[in-house]
Amino acid sequence: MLVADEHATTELDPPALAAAIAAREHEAPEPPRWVWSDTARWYPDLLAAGVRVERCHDLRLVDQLLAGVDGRPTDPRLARAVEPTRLPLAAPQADALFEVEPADATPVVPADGARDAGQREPAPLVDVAAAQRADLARERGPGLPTPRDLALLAAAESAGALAAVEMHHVGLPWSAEHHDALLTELLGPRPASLGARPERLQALATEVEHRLDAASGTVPLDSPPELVRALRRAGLDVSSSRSWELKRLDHPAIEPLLRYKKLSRLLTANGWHWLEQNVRDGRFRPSYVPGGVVTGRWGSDGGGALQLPKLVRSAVRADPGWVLVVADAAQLEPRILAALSNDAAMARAGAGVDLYQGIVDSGAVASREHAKLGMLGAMYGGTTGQSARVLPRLQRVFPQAIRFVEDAARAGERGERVRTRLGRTSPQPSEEWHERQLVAASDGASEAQRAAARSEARSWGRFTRNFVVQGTAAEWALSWMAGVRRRLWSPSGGPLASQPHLAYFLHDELIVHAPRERAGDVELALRAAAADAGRLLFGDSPVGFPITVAVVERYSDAK
DNA sequence: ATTCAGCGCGCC
DNA sequence: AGGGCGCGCTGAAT
Repeated sequence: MLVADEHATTELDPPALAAAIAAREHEAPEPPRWVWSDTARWYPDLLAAGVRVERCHDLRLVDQLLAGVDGRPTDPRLARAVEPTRLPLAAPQADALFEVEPADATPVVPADGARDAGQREPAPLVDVAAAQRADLARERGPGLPTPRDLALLAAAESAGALAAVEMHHVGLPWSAEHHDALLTELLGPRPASLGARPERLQALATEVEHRLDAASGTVPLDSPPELVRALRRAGLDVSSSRSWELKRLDHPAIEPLLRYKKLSRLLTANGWHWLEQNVRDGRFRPSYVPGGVVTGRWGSDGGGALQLPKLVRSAVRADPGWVLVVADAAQLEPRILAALSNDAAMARAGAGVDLYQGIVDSGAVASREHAKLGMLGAMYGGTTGQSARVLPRLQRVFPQAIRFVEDAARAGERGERVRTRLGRTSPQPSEEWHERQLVAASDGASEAQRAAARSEARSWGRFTRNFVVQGTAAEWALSWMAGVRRRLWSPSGGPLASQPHLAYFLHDELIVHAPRERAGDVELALRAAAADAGRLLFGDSPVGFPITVAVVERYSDAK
């Protein structure tokens, strides 16, 4: 293992680090768990050097996690701003979940060529690692996360970080040629001059102007506030230019306007410019940010990896002789809710592959659409429309599940924190939030203050309501992905890109890029890992987590 | 000239 | 007015 702190003069260049890690990566019975400050900082160079790491412990991600659990600030020693340029720490730990005290507790094991560095005073990050180990092992008491669950979450989070770097490294196969053809078909040829409208878009703009009896070039289609004013001048009663609001209007200009907005969106978000910026050598390399969202979901950083419109997915094409194995967890969030709440009736409704259809068959609601709307409303805190109308029926049939989300909402409204299955903890509402709640509850509060505070409390309640479900779904997805990743990799299979590998992740969906003859293995791996994830989170709960799997050449051909 | 909030919409 | 995001654009603020 290798240590260099800010005083050390020995610098491990990426090749030396890669060699040191590669030498120990295939140890039996289990490969080491490398401990380092930041997977995103160190792993790309290793992959570039051809070294694939099986397991790691990401100090920054776990610190972020534990800080949330214990309501303390994150460790400043792990702030990105102070990231040393030299290797901070890479300690192999043999214990699977990082909570077992190793025989040799000192995490300093000099590797060849790094003895000088290793024998120095331990770097601060070694202390961070030791503190984290103790933190993970701490019994927090009833109702609080257990060492087992937090260790599992730390491992899943870290595995996700590895997968994220690997997916960026390998990339999603993307045909720029087909993307361009798609754009040309929908928008017209790419304009020669920057900023000019493609001809199909211009034709729609002209049509809108014509139908509004406006002069050419006078309707500002790309500026929402001005567009609203223009529409109002034309006698249309609109308060915004949102599509769903425009859809309600009966006016000949609306149809081309909506088509314009749709295509304009395609052009600006995923048009030629995006293609040039984000697709190289037949690959789109998603930039994921593990732990980037409070709920534990991943975020993305440039490229919009988590917002790929369905419209452009036909450009995602497997290499010749290869396929995309596209897997999707079926109705993940309601299933998560059923398992979290131990709702036996909902578990029965989910016995088949389609939980929403199961709800219909239970007699709770009349249609699959109602079941879906109602469940989404229950998990998001919807209070109006169709979803609110269906809710009472769901409540009668699935009282335990509905009570679970209601409890989470009430806790949030009181300013309490809530937790996911593995212990990720929601943030505390701001000081100001608490302050306004207190003021509103006092005698001198105005009616307006009370109403505002009530609304704010409800809003936070909707957040905590959703947090438990979305956050636990994220945990399931991480566990799933980690299991798939572990099953796919073979040390004898050559470089990552030459064997079946994860290529894309989207909250409850995975794409594996694989040689066609391996598609069967991959499907088995995906299904086995999904079953494992359910057991890891919920033990012997009757709730299943079926996935749909499609073996396709184009992403758009899945489901 | 640059930064920022709000809008609108893409994904789950 | 239902939760979580990212991103490009606009127009106002700096």
